Amino acid sequence: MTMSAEETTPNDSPAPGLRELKKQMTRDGIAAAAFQLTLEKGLDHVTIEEISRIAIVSPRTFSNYFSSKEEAVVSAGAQEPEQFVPTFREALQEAPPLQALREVFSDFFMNRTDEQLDHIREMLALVEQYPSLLDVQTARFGNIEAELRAVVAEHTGTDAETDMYPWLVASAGVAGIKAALRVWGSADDGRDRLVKLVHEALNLFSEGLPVPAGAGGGAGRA
Amino acid sequence: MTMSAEETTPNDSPAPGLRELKKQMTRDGIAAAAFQLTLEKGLDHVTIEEISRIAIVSPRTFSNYFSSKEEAVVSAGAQEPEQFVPTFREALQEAPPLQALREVFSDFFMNRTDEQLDHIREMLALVEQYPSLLDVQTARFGNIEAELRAVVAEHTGTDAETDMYPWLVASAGVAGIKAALRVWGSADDGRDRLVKLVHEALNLFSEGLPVPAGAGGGAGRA
DNA sequence: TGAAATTTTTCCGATAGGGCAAACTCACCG
DNA sequence: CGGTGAGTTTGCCCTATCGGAAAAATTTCA
Repeated sequence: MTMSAEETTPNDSPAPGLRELKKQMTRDGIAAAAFQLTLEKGLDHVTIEEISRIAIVSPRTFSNYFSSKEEAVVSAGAQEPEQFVPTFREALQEAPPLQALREVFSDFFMNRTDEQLDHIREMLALVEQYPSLLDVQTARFGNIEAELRAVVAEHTGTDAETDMYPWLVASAGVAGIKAALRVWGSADDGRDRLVKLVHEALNLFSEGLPVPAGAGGGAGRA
Repeated sequence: MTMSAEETTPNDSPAPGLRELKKQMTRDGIAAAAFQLTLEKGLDHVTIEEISRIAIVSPRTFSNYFSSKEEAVVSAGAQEPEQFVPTFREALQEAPPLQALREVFSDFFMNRTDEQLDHIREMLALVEQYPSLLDVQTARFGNIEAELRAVVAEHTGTDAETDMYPWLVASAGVAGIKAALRVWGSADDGRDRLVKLVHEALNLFSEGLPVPAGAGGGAGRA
C-alpha cells in the first residue's frame, strides 16, 4: 500500500500509535455491543446506558463516538466510506466508471469472510425491521456515494456542481449494490450469488435498464 | 374524483370533512413555522417549543405530527410520496418505465408555481447546509422510491423480493431527480432549465450512462 | 521522568419522546 | 336542536438523550 506523492486530504492516520488503536477498539467495542444487544433484545429495548455498560465506557463516551444508538448499531463491522476510494481509482485506469464500480464492489464482496457475510445478513434483517436503522444505513450509503462521486468528477474532469454525470454514475453504483443486497438477503444464497447479482445490477445500468421480457402495458423498448 | 370499484388500500381520505381540513392546516402550519424559523435563525437555534408557539399548538401536539424538528422543516411544502403513484401508473400505459418516470417528474416541475420553485430552492440550500436535514430528505426520497418500486413491480409483473429490476428503475428515477435538483440549485436558472435537466438525467439512464466525451484515463465505452 | 496533548469521565442543565387521561371539537342521529 | 361517540388537542410527567465544562486519567515525546 504505497503512498504516492501527495494526498488531497492530509490523511488523518499519521501513525497507528497506541492512542489511535485504543480509540478504534473503543469504537468497535461500542458498535459491537450495540449490534449484539439489538439482536438480542430489539432496538427499542436497548439504551445508550446499557450499551455503554457492556462496552465498559461511560455514557458520555458513547456520545463522543456516536450520535445515536442507531448509528452505533449500523456502524458495527461497516466499512469507512473512504475505503473504496483508492480501489475505485485504480479500477478506473482499467475500465469506464460503471464497470470499474462493478469490479470494485464484486471484489469487495468476494473478499469478505464467511463471518462477515453472516454479519451482513444479520444487519440486513435488522435494517429491514427497524426504519430508523434504515435511515442511518441509507445515510452511510450516501456517504459512500459522495466519495465515489468525487472520484468520478475528478476522473472525467467534470464538475459535480454543473454536471450531472458524476451524480448519476455514483448513485447508479450504490443503487446497484443496494438492490443486489436486498435481493440476496431475502434468499438464502451464498457469496457467489451476491457477486453475480452485483454484476447483473451494474450491467443493467450499463445497458440502459432494458425493460424485462414480457412486461405489462407499456410501449416498446427503453 | 370518482372512486372506482375497489382500492387496495382503503384510501384514508374518506371525506374531506372539517376535521381532516383542520388537521392538514395544523400540519402545514407547524411545518411552515419550522421552515421559516430555520431560515431566520438557523436550525440549531430552533426548538420544538418555539415552533409550537408560532404555530399556536402545544409542544405535545407537535409531537403528534412530527417526530423531530428536522422532519417538520423538510415536510414544509413537500409532496406526499403517494402523490406520484397514480400519475406514474398512467404514464406507464404510454411508455416504458424510465420514460414514464421522465414524464411524471418533468410534468411535476413544469406544474410548480414560481413560489413553489422558490421554496424548493430555499429548501435545497437548507438541506445542503444541515446534514441532519439531508438525512431526513433522503429518507423522504426513499419513500418515493419505494412507492415507485411497487408500481414498477406490479406493472412488469416482477417480484421485488427476487428481481432487482424494480429496485434499479425506481432508484434511477429518484437519483435522476436528485441530480437534476442539485445541479439546478447551484445555478440561478429557471423552471425550463430544471425540466431540461430532469429529461437529460433520465435519458442518460436510458442510454446506459455513456462516458462523457474527453474522459480521463479509462478504456473505451460503457 | 515530567510536561504537554489527548481522551475519558463526572456533573448536570436543556430538550426531546411519548404514555396516559382529561378537555375539547366535529360528525351524525334521532 | 341537543345528545353522543369518534377523533384531536392538551397538560402532566417520567425517562432518555444531547452536549458543555472542567477534573481525572492516559499516552506521547523530549
